[in-house]
Amino acid sequence: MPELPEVETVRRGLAPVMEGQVIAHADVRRPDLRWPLPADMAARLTGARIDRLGRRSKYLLADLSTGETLIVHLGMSGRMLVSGVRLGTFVQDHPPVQAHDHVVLEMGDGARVTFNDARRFGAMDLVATAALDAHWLLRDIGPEPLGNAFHEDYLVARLKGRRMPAKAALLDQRIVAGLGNIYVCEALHRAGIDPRRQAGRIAARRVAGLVPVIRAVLGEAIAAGGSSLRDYRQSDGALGYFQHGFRVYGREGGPCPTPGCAGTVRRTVQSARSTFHCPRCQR
DNA sequence: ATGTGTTCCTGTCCGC
DNA sequence: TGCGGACAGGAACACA
Repeated sequence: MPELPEVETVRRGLAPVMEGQVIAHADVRRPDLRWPLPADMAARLTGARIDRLGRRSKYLLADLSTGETLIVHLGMSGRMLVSGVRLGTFVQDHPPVQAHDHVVLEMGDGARVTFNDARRFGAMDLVATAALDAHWLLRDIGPEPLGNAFHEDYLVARLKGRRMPAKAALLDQRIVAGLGNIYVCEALHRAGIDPRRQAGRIAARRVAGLVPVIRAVLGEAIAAGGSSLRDYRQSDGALGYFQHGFRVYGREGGPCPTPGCAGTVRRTVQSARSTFHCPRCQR
């Protein structure tokens, strides 16, 4: 899936199309994604104005004038495709409905946002905005990595005594929100920490060092418009650039990019997922 | 409580 | 060109 930077990029692309618009028509083309969709979702969306498009972790959150919030998770392969946008006097066409177009939102101005998700690991739900934080998908999620609640003392405290590998700890959304396989690999490489090392056995100084590194990796990726792999595209269809910024992810056998390090990037498997790291400079 | 492995689903790519 | 298997950005769930 898109990780936090990709979701934020999608949010920024969608906001001008969706914010302030009324959903003139909602078409829910199947009853479920990863979980069942609310049976009356189309009816509850139709006629609602989107007041604000926000993000929490990897979730897009559309606050509606009806007092509800539409929660959207892109899973591994979810995309939000935009069409029918007016560019001066030119109006972009709507493409024909394609495979895996599951939810279609027609905006009052003629623009269309289509949720397409081949693997269907994505999710949507509608919940009262006042109860959003208590929603089961959101309530246990840890602090935003770019927010003030994520700081050195917090991370040191959360990793203390943990026997799980550093990789697994950073992937745990309860500890810190929004990181996925790619950015965990990148952050651990920049911090010089072996992904297999037990989280509770990393010196506090080095754990603290992860905080600015995580912020930097995510910040750079957002600034570059996210990365773009396989299914993922920015909302406007353009490719993200951060994929060119990966230092270890997907670079098995390549030279370690750390200055002065003569190591070679290795791929290992942790809990059935690929990990990329340099055994020479990550300890 | 904590940690690990499995599972959901489809598409793509690589080797033969 | 076809076919089988590995693999893909997530994360809930079952189980030790």
